[in-house]
Amino acid sequence: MRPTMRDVARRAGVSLKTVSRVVNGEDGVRPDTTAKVNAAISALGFRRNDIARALRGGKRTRSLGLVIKDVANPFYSQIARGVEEVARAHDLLVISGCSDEDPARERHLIRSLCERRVDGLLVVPSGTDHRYLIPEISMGTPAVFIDRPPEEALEADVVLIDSVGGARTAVDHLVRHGHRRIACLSDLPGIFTASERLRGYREALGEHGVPVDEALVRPGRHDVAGAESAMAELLALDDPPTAVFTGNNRLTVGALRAVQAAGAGTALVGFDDLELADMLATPVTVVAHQPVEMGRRAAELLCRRMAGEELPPQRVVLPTHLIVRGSGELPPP
Amino acid sequence: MRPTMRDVARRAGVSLKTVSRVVNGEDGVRPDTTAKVNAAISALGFRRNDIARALRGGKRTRSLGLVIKDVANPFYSQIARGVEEVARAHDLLVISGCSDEDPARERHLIRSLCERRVDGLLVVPSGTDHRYLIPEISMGTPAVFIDRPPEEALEADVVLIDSVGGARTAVDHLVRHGHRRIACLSDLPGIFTASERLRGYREALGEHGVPVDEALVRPGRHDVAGAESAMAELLALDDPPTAVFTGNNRLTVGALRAVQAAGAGTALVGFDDLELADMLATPVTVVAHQPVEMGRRAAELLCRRMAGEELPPQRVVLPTHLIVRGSGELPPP
DNA sequence: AGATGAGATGACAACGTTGTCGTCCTGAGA
DNA sequence: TCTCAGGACGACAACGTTGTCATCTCATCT
Repeated sequence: MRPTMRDVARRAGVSLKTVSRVVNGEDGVRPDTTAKVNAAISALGFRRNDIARALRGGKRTRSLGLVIKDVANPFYSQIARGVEEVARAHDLLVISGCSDEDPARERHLIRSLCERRVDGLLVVPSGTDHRYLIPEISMGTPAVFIDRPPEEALEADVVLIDSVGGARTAVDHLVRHGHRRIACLSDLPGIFTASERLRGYREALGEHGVPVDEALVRPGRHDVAGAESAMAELLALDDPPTAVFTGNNRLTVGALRAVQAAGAGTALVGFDDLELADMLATPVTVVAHQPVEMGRRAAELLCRRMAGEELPPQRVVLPTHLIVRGSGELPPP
Repeated sequence: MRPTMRDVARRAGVSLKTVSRVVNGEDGVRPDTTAKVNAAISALGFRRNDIARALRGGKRTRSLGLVIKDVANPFYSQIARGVEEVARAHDLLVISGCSDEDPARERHLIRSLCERRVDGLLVVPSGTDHRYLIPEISMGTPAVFIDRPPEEALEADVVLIDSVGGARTAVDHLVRHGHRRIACLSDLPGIFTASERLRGYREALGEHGVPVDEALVRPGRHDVAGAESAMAELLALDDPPTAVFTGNNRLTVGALRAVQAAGAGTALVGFDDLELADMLATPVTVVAHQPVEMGRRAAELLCRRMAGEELPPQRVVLPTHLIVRGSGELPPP
């Protein structure tokens, strides 16, 4: 159905190779020949077959693979946006997929991407063991990890957010506003950022000499509904928390819903900024960061690797900043 | 660097073709041979080269192209999510790119996708002329349009939202709550959904015998900042509107900001739902719809086309529904 | 006129895989 | 023992492109 260079050549009355030269803008073709070839190309609607091109060239497919958790989550879609910007600048295409935090799905995706010979991989890793990537990397498909590091054994670049620092800032802020009973909602403990933020929470409390009440720590919540019910339970305690730190945007939304439903005046600081956070009845204080920039930085690192640059594995940690809006400054009752 | 089937064959002491058989699970290979080949495969870390496979097979690359406006916008990222779900079910990979509403960028993207021989295209079209897609479609790369139809001349499937109906519902709702001076913020007039929603606005006013005050109609706003300043201008009029209909999620956010900044009690109904819309000081009444479902339906249509099904061009129009939350029910002063 | 060289063009192989077809071997049946 | 069928496996071509090298055509110079 689709014409090949051979068809174009036949129609233009030249050889296959001459068509190739014209298509690739090589010189050494007479203007009139070029014109004949171009006429044939547009008459037939020829499009160079990049599949064959990549095969013959033996090397670059000019594409990179991106594995995130869920593109519908603004955090990840912003990462994707940053990646896309850099890809565009380098004339690369992005093949992306969602792991939904399922290691098997992630592995299947990465396998498919490698089979398609993407030039590089950007991964927000889900499982705990990514050693299966070692052969891929050593065989020339570089990988950069985003938001979570791989295992020690795996030498690869990684771009992170300062989760511990951000969490400490959040909890410190709440303590300074007079809170002692501060709850923490966090994601599944297997997720690096979740455990790091929980660690930051504990560290900040420790620094202020506030004992951690384990009844107020609710890990393992990974969606809005889970966070909402956990927060509702916390508010129903005999001695409920006066403040809460939420470990990501999903959990913040869930907690906000529960607090509002209970009509409670619980103080809240959330990790990740939210659109409209400043417009709620009580504007939401958050630990903000730069997800788009994280995608950009990761993609740029990857491009350098793809260009063959040899560096020791890089570890980029992007800063967070507290945005004070109101919910984090509510006093204890 | 990466081993080929030939390398595996050499190592296993069999022929290339036998490796191919094992890799593809064909029968007619003795168990002990299969074992030898599999051993060689894992020893070498062999991954079948899908580039070569697609070239040789001559047909399917098992990938589809997705062109949206901006993956960081929740509306489009939800569409992408729906597409990804269907792609996953069909074992397809998604190559996506953002046009940023730039026809040249869109065309470049689509050209690249066709050169990579994606099996099908999903496009939220940006420009006005998509006839350049006709040869691609007729040469076997089916296309399905999302959110906006292509020109008349282009026979292709399209999945839309009932923009006119949704806008009419919104404006009708405002009129029924006593408003007569109802403003409208809408996107660039060249965008199908923008003009459709503006049309719905005019129709609804007309039905109620309310004359359209062109001073209250502000088209051509395409981001939060533009909407915010337009809304601020409207509020500064001698005879400001008592209500506003906003044509998409960006414009709703901008208008909300301006209304809140001015401390105005302007009623508002927005097209597109927003996360946290129910939790604002004045919860936001919206015309909601199903972007994820739109992505799914489009991808499913595309898969049917890719499977070779011949149907007349389909036009799917997904319904909207009004979610009453408060901002749309504010009375005029 | 013949040699020379530059510029234009073409023939051919190769990238890694799979479809087609041919060959070889084994065991069953005559 | 010979034939034959069928299973197991291999040789070869082809997919569409590009790198390498060869060839061909003139215009120029001696």
